[in-house]
Amino acid sequence: MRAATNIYKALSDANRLRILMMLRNKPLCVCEIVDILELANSTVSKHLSILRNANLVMDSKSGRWVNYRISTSEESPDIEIVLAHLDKMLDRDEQVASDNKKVRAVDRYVICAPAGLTVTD
Amino acid sequence: MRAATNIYKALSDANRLRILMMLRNKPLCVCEIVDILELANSTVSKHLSILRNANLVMDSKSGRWVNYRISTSEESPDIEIVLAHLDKMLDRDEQVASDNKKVRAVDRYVICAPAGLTVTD
DNA sequence: CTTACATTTCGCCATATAACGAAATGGATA
DNA sequence: TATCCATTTCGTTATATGGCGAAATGTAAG
Repeated sequence: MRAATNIYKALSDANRLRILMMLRNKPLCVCEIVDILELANSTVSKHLSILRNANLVMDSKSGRWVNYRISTSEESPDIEIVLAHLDKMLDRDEQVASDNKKVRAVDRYVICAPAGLTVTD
Repeated sequence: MRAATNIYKALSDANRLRILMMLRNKPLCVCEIVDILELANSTVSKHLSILRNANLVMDSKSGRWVNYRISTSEESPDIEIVLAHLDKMLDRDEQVASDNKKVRAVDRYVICAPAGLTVTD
């Protein structure tokens, strides 16, 4: 019962749904999500930890960045049905469409290292 | 987006999931649900209004009672996928099993009219 | 080893939520 | 009409949640 409510609690916030839909495009680091949601990075980090706790996303370090991605079906027995439902409900959502557009254009080197440092990935 | 979070908010409480699973057996009136959940009737009424608001359950008056039932697929475009997910997650949930047993045994005439009034339904 | 920087953790505040009991509502009975 | 009773609404309280900025953490670069 706890596992079930955990998943639904994770899904019961608009910003977390936006993050999930964004991650459907491709893995993103925290600063890219911050840039699109326009929230404090501490807030985004908290949202991501809630999604991770519900097993809906996974994270992996890559240099200074932490990349987040949607869990695979092996990692989460719930992910497929959840994504199917989200797709159905948010099919024509303008916010999601707008976010997707930004996700495609986002460049972490521009956003996260504005000083123009040479960063070896 | 609002509609989506509304549904997930409705599903993010253990007592509301218990109500949904109980209603899978048969329609129930508020006092029957109160009897099984052991919560104040004002609390149960609130939970039911949240589920109704998310279009997951429907209510209909029958004399003094208000019967609640799971929405049909025509009434709720989300109900089937939600129930499928709930079934999968709560398949072996002991709380749900115990609730189901009580639902089968519950008798509103015993619970809601303890004075033994003759009530024409 | 010091600096830079993405991310997380911590402490705080405002709002939302779940619970209760009491009062209000509305249909059925006497 | 007056009463009964299932349900809902209201007011209150305690806890949970989402937001922020500042401090802590960890890794890469100088």
